[in-house]
Amino acid sequence: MGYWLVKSDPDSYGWDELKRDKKTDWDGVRNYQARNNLRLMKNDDEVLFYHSQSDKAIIGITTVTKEAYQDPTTDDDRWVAVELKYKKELKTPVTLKQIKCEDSLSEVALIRHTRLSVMPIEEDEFNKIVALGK
DNA sequence: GCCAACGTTGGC
DNA sequence: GCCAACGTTGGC
Repeated sequence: MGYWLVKSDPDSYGWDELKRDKKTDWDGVRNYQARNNLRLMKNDDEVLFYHSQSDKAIIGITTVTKEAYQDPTTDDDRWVAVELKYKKELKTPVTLKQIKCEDSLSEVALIRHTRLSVMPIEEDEFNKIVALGK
């Protein structure tokens, strides 16, 4: 089982839309490193959903329901999408500030690679964040 | 709104 | 293949 974190700007597609849609194509990624991570996602992997910009908080959990396929928003075969399904909303969002304050979370890519939009996350980091969200 | 970080493009 | 210029992302 893999664990991931994806970022979203709530102004373009946020958690509320995902809740409404139940599942969505995670497409439009145009960064090689992020794309490589998308390709490594497996069905049933758990994916934390982070809001950048105004919120700056991890707001919920999704699961992978379809592994990497051609990004439907382009004909360019370099880019892929995955399908993510709404799983669970955190009771309280875990803010970037909280994450920065946690010693055990000081290595997460969210902090170390600010601009990466799809990143792997360690199992114990994942569990820690979910615990903070209770 | 500003700016740092960093990815991409294009000239050489 | 290097590097300057430029564009974008995202935190503050």
